Amino acid sequence: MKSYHHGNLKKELLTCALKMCERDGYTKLSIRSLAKESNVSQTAPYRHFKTKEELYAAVATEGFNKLYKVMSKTKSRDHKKNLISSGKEYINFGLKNSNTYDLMFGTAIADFTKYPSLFISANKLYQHFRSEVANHSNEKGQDRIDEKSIDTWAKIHGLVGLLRKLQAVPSKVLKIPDTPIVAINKISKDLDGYLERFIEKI
Amino acid sequence: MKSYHHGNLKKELLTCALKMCERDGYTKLSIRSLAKESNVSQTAPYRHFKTKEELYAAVATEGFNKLYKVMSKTKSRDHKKNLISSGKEYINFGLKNSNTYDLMFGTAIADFTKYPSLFISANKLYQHFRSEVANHSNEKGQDRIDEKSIDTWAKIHGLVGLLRKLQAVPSKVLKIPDTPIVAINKISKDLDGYLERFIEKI
DNA sequence: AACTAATGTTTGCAGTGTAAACATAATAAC
DNA sequence: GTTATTATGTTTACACTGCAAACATTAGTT
Repeated sequence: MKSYHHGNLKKELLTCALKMCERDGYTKLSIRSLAKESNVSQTAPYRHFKTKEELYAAVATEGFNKLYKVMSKTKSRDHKKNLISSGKEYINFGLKNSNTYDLMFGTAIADFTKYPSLFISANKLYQHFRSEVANHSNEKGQDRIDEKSIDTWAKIHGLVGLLRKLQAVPSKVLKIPDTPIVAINKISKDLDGYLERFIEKI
Repeated sequence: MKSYHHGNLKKELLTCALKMCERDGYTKLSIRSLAKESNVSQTAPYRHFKTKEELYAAVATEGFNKLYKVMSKTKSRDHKKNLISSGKEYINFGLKNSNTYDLMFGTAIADFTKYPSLFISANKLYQHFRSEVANHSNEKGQDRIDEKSIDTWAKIHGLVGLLRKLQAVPSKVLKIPDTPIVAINKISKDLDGYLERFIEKI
């Protein structure tokens, strides 16, 4: 009973893409497979996403919005608590939605500022994070706050990358001594303690 | 006058792959384009690299070896200098050889421990880095040294990721206020000062 | 010299991004 | 309300991809 025109294909493609991206990884997310899974013709998505990168950008935008949501849900009077909570949410997001995370921070999208809504979503997230850092720290100078924000972000981002390496590895590798994997594993097992010490050094 | 059998195809493929990877990015590095550029038949590389991931792993291994080389060339008595120099070399490598860097630390290779020589090269790099951190810091406990090493690595790694975003962006974006890009740009313009402050906090 | 293993080529299949030509439905202009 | 236009869908086509299978040639071993 479906009509020739779908009615709401763009939205449906996007939610389908998000699902597929998380399920199979963004490398497996092809325009054709997306079309098939959405029961439209191979090239139908091109009416809504001019290129594959544009599709990626749309998925990444959703990712930033989601991440913003979980990171801004804790609004305690205790600034330190907020920051720790945000950090945890960030790490959690990176580990659970690792494929979307790749799209957001990896190199699949060459220049993210080319996609206005993506750029806006990313900026919004940064602003929120930055305000949390500002609230927590004693710094007053804008430049110092920026530096601290980037600094902290870089570290958490790097940590996510390393924790994901840990995730990807078979468990028997953990028994091999003197590897970065065992070092990361130690942190992973005491992530809360690590984050506490982490925050202190900001 | 070339014979049917090439003689040293594997090595030639690898150096060609490295070149292509840096030139066009690893996403453009296909087995077929590699074969074409090496003047052999489309499927010839399969005799030497069973899958594309195996080719990736070989390129990444070379990347780790290169990075190890540049990071271990400074051998001062001043441990702090060593660490700063290593950090600079690391960042420089990540920015100059960004495509290889992606292969080394991204998700193109699902489980890097599957490839023994890659695993070994990565471990060697970590051990070197760890010893520099150990020399610089006052810590004695192995666990603390490991944590500091991972910590420092995560931060530099994250910084490289952010600096690369900066690189990818057109320069006019730098004029838009209140974005992470301008914050990263500030760090980028005073990278030495940043690294100094950075080291102090380790 | 003959057998075997290593390394190369040819052929073939299923999947990919995306451009072009075409079909149909929704909307705007009259 | 009919018609012209635009939006959105399908079909077809091309050049590319990873990789498996069958085949060809050479190198190494006996």
